[in-house]
Amino acid sequence: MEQSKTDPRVLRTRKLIMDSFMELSSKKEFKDITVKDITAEAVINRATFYYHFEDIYDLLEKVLSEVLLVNLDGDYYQNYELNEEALINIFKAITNFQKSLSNRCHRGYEDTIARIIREQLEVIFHKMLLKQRPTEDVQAQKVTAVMLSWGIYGASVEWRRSSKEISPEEYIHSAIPYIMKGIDLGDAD
Amino acid sequence: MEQSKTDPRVLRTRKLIMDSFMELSSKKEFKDITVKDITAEAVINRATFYYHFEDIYDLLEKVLSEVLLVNLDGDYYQNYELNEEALINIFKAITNFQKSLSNRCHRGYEDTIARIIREQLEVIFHKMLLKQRPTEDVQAQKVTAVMLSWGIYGASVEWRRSSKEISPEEYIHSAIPYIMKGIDLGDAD
DNA sequence: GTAGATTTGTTGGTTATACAACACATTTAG
DNA sequence: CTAAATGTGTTGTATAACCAACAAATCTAC
Repeated sequence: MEQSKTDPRVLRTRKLIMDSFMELSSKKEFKDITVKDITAEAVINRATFYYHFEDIYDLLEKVLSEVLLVNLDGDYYQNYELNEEALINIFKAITNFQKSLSNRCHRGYEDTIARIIREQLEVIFHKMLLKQRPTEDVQAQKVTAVMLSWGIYGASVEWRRSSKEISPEEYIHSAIPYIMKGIDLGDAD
Repeated sequence: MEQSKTDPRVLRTRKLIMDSFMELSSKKEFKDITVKDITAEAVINRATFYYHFEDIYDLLEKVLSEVLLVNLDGDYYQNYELNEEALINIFKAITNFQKSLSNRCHRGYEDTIARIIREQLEVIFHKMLLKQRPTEDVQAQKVTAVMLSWGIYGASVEWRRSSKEISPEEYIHSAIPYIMKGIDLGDAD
């Protein structure tokens, strides 16, 4: 699963850059952060930044992906069944993630963030489905994963828009029967 | 004073190694720490260790020197007069330093540690004397610095051996008149 | 608008670190 | 005691990171 050995220099430098970016994100908005700021904070050469990232938007994507993965990874994501509990946990992770983002100001990049979340969800759902139903057509699983990722993400958006009087757990709970029924109709094994 | 620009890679790597060594020192005795342990903890290549340090004893020296300098530097060390207050502060710094060492087990290396402390003290005293009496013969100042470093260090040893019923300040205070008088006899300006 | 300053990507040459392999020394086990 | 295992210090080669310099784009001020 993990690429067995990456040069430790690469790991160190990436971590330095990402940590510095997150540090700066807690002080300024994304639009006010320059590559120079980041490399100065990290005390690395600016050329080294471009060795690892296309540009600052690429960095944003990778940082967000990683933070989201950390939010999810601790709970399941690998070797877990796509059941009610998993769906609730994933939904909670997303709402938590978005809450942590609202502190760091990324105004104007909601679309990017939304796309990243959906892409990550899609990967996770697809892996879980693969494990759960190894026999099924892969294309069907991909489409299912896409729809689940959009659906779960959309639900999190609506929950944020709502009065938030009900907890994320309760919110998603009411929808789960429909999701599971849909999943179960496929070919429960 | 400071070498204006050192390669940031060097600074990072040295810090990694030194921090890892201090971390390990809080868990094991010095004699049980190998170069491999350190480089594994720091996640650097073992060859890189030897690029920066002769061997593990060289590392010990440099770490101790740096820790001691940090203990001292905050207070004076530069641009300060070698007066009663300075002597008391230096003495306190040494006793503090040795107290912090007794937690990390360096049994069997007391001689090395003692030498390092005396060497650092000698440098500091010499600098202070140079600033205080720019006209005086350099050789005389060097000898004075040597004697002061041995004297102050010896006093700290005796204080540790004592019942420690009196504070470091009090202990050194009683000796200061003799030290200062000796200094003053030279050529007070 | 324009000029100056800052930021962005990119490049070529240099240096530090990674890595694997080695001979040798020291420790550990039987 | 011997043999295996572990640690030490060194070397050659590959690569990541540094640095300075550059043209082009973008931002600022006037």
